[in-house]
Amino acid sequence: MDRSTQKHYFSTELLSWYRRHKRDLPWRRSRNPYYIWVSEIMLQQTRVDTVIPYFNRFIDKFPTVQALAEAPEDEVLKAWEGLGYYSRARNLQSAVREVNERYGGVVPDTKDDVASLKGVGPYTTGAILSIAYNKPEPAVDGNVMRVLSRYFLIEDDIMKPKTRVRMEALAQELIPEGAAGDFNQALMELGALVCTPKSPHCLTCPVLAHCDGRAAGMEETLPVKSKAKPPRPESRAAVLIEGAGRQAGKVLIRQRPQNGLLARMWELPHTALPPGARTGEAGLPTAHAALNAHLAGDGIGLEALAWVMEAEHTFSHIHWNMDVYAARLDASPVFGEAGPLLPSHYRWIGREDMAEHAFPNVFIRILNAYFSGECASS
DNA sequence: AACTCGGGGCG
DNA sequence: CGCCCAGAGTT
Repeated sequence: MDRSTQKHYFSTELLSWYRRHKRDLPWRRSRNPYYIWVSEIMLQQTRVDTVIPYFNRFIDKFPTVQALAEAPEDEVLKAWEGLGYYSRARNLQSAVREVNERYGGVVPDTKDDVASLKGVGPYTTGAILSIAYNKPEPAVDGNVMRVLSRYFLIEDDIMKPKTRVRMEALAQELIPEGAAGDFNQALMELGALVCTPKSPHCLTCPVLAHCDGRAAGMEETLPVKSKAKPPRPESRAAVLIEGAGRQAGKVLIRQRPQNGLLARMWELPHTALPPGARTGEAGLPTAHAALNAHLAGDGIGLEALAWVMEAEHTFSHIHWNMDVYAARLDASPVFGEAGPLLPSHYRWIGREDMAEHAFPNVFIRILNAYFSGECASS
């Protein structure tokens, strides 16, 4: 079959299918560019079902560009808690503030202006322009590359940037006149519901008839994707520092630095252990030494440790294997009237104070276990 | 081009 | 438990 006929068939059938089968999603109930923008940032590397409750809460809390621009950063980060890739939240608010000042709160509608916004790359630029403004720009994510690589039997490695550029050219050609928003969403909807990564549902696919990948029996092996490096393992020791006196029942947490891993999130104090260090009770002396060395710079020393639990956490590039201990402060800190004088990024909290601090999931798990008494401690 | 940045769902 | 992600920024 002629390639241009194959393309035209794909565009018209897919668009028609989408208009009959599209899901009712919160950000599809209007064409509010701010809603589209927020949803697209949340959807980066994140599933629809995960995003929905976050999106609803976020829009409820920050209903407009102006509201988000004027919100305290802490509240934005707390609203993002558990979603991951927290720089998305910081970049979003930074870009929203720019839109509020430079464009009077109106999300811009030109490629250069949208693409220059922090946290908005090639995919999100195309998504905003097409979905919010119906401009004929491609929005190519991993989902779209999977669909196109199968239908057109493209064997380029989708991990290579060059492949995304080729896919963008193809995706733009395919956009039907005046239907950019619906077509781009149709492409992603097909990838999410039918042309799935594993065991695609070809028998219900609206474009099965001219799918080259399926015809070649390659629907399971496409797209070609080079393997990512496995995450490097890290042994770490974390400590629940238990308050005494007026801090009784509370534990000590601290806020992470402005940049880097889990930027500005709150956490239990923890530090890396030598590779291959012993774990659990057996690792207690090593952990005690490592934690005291790590905390000495902040004027904190620990009395004897008690082992509490293990906790694991996997990032894309690091795997934390964490031993959690409990301890009390020794007498080394300088005592002020309110107790030990601690650096300003430390804070004593009880269970009820967790609501005011944004934690990575691994620390939420530990703190919940601790405060609910599910784990033994001193 | 390689590395940095979370977390959950699924077969 | 390995693999999959509705990517973008930095170096």
